[in-house]
Amino acid sequence: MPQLNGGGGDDLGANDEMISFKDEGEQEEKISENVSAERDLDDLKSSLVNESENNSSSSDSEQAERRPQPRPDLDSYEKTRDYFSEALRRQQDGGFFKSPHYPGYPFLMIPDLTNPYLSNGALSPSARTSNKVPVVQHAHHVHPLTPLITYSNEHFSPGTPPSHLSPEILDPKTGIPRTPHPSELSPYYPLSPGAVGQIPHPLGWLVPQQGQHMYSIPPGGFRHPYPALAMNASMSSRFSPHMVPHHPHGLHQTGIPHPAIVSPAVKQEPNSHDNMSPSMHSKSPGLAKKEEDKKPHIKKPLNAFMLYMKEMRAKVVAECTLKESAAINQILGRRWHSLSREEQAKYYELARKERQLHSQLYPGWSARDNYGKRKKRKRDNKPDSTPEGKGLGSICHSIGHLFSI
DNA sequence: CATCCTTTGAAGAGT
DNA sequence: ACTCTTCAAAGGATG
Repeated sequence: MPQLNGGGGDDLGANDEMISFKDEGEQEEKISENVSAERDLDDLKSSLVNESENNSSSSDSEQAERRPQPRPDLDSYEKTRDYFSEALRRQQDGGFFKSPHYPGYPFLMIPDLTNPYLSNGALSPSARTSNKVPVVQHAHHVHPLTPLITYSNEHFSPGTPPSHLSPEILDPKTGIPRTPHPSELSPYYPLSPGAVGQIPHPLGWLVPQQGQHMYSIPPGGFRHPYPALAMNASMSSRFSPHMVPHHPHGLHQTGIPHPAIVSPAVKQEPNSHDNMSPSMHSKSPGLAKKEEDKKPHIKKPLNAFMLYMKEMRAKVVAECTLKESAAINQILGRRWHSLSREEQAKYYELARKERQLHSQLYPGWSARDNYGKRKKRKRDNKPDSTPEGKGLGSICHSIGHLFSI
């Protein structure tokens, strides 16, 4: 069941969030920073090489550090780097996680004044309805158009130990030790009804002054109206009117269309009038089908790893001078595992925001809507695809020469 | 030109 | 309840 009613229980929370890949070696910390790119990449390289023999990534606990400093020649990367990346970086620099009150769960929620979308919290008290959260209001760095979501700190209180601190489990696929995620995360996002209209997109696309978008925007932008913001009944009933700006053209309140919307001009035929939420279609088959074709393609919200990839890809590409996404993704996958819990937490958090916002924007949307939209790719289990062809071996080979170690 | 590759995670579908 | 499948991004490779 699609999340929608955050109200109920487990809204968008990923029950699987916060995976702990690095058991005990966690604290090896990054502050020491600059575990240089070479080190990092070297680790990656070696792990890639070793992967086939042992997935248990024990070595992962070693490298913990991700980011080498940006190289001067990364201007192109800098250029394309979106606001999201910047925000994340600032979080780190700003010590967002530096002093976790809650050791096991240093988690997010601690607003950072420098973070454009974690700060500025300020939902009016009235907007905060039942949902707890002492929201910190930050006067500065508050973009007028990006007020904040309220989060609950409750769950991060020392009184509620994160479940992921429990014994780890092995990922069946990778053999990498994992720890269950706190399922109680979900309720953290009690968006008060009135707050919905104020939801800032957690990511860059929403920040006009940056001119960067989290998602690639089709040429011509998202001019097409999309269902959710066209104010369907469910929204208007849930949101207080004054909080819900009307955007006749389907733009976000900032005037920036949500990136999840793919303009029909791009993916599907253009449409002229309103769209109902997918679940509202109950017309004759033929008609429904046509309507379906007309509907703009609403993409799935990005998950934590996708967000991470989006941010880091350019970096990896720059470092590796490698462009092949498959290879890049492998590297990123390894890096992802090498991230500390705190670092991953940031992305899980962003992903959750993303999902939440997505569900607010497209109340009727379901992942099912996109099923079959792509060509079925049937790669039967990849297990045997290792040695030959484009297996890990070739990947390693392809990136091997890039790491001069 | 369309699809594959490759990754993780979320969610729907199927058993 | 559990497992399997699909789709999110991305860009070179491939048929």
